[in-house]
Amino acid sequence: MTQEELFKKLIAHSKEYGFIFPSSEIYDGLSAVYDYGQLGCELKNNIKKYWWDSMIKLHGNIVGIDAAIFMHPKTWEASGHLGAFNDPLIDNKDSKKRYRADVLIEEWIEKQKDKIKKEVDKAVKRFGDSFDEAQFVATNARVVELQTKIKETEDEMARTLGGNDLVGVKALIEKLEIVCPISGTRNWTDVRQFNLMFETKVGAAADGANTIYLRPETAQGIFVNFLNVQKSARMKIPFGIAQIGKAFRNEIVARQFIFRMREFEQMEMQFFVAPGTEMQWYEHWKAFRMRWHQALGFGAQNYRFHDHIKLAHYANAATDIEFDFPFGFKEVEGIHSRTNYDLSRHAEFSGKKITYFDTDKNESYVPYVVETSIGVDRMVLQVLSAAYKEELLENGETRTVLSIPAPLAPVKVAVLPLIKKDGLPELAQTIINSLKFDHNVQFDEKDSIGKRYRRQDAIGTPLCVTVDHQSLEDGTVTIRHRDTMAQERVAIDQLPALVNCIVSLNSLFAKLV
RNA sequence: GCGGAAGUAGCUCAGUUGGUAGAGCAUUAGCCUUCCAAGCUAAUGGUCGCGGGUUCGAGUCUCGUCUUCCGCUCCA
Repeated sequence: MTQEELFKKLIAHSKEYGFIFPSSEIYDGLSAVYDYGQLGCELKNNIKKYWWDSMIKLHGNIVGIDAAIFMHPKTWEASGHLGAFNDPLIDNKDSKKRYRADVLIEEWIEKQKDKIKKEVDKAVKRFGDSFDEAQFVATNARVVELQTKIKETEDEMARTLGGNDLVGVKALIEKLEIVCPISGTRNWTDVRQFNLMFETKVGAAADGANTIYLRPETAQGIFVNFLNVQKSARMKIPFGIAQIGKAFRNEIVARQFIFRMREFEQMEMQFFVAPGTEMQWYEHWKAFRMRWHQALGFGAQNYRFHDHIKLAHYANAATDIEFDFPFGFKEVEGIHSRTNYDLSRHAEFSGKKITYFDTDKNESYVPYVVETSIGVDRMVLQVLSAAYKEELLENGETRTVLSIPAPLAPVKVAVLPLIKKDGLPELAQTIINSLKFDHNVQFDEKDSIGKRYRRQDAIGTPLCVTVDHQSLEDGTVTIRHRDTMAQERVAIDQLPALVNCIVSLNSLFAKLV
């Protein structure tokens, strides 16, 4: 089976068993948007808990927040997200060249102004010799006509661009008969805005509603709260602020299942450090984050660092942790040394002082930031791709099994009466009652026992507890392990401790400290 | 954005020169009782992606459109 076939099967499996559905599927779906089903949601929650607790519980100097998705629009001016990405673009279909629509119109206006200048120059030159009233009137009329056209165009440009009326912008370009400087044709595409931020309006339209944005990253919610958290929690540098939340990017090309979605979830931690110490913390978090991934046991060979050579404007070091997905090594997480860029910019744009007084150094400074930022959805995909297997059994049959690490598995235990009479279902229910406060437990009495095992394998349940007639006599059950299919007989009253030992996140945390 | 392919039941698919939409699995209800899936009986489930057109009649022919997948391009 090729990697491509495996990926297709994984997508089908995810849908069939209730992990991930295409969004709004009854309306033919919405491109690059997906919903998490009953099992996907559990898996995702478990991943988030693994991450959150590994940050908050294991580190005395990291606290978590949950900032709003809506933020003051100035946030995005300060962060640099508004600006270069905000231009209306238009392509010429013949030359295949892309232009800024507003620049094309402005160039046209400049040309008209040149025409006026030429007319006037010509008139001045001519009337210096002999004044002709008829020619003067004609020249004047041409100039006034051009000026009127310029004024109309400027008004129309301001109206369409200001109101984000892209159809209007294109209509204007067509009306002005602007041609491509290279191909010389007027074969234009529609005007498109390649802004990665989604816009919406706050307030009633009649009152002059303001444009606000769905955040394209969660980080800014932490930066703008830096002083709130530092002061209210009495945090001393170095310290971190963690957050899990949705972010939104209007990607032009969004593909590969849940790898690149327009709405996605990030887990990120901004670690604030003294200037000059950022590189050592950068190395520290690189190592810690890699340990976090590898603790899941998918194999070290499936991970690698990809150090950035070309850095973003705010960073002085950056690396990605890449995982070997069915479609190749791709970024799951980024670790960036963001310098003091963000806090400085917010200080500048807000006019507030954002500094930290370091009592050890006895000086005040703008902290440097080391960021770890991981995509929850990519993490879900990592777990599913690593876990999905089709095994050939000794009897020649194949079984589909999701070897999800037990602490992340959506369902921890299935309790199965061997047959559905003689009081076996009732005993199974008693066992479920002893486990359900702590774990997600399923009951299943339909079909043969082998079939029920396979059903649980397909959704990644690590443990099956089977109740048989012997259970009624001596109070023992068999416990069957997903990956090895091995069975052992244990006392019912030992089950809670045994299950807890296998499915607890603690086994993962132990590898991190 | 360009090119290619696909879309029929929850899933995998069949559907003849255009003539009343099928199978297996799944699901549900019984029966049976067996520690590694497909025992018996019955039931449920489809405006054939959507919208026009041709035709007495369209899953089938035709045009458009949407969605998904693959490749290229673009973006980071």
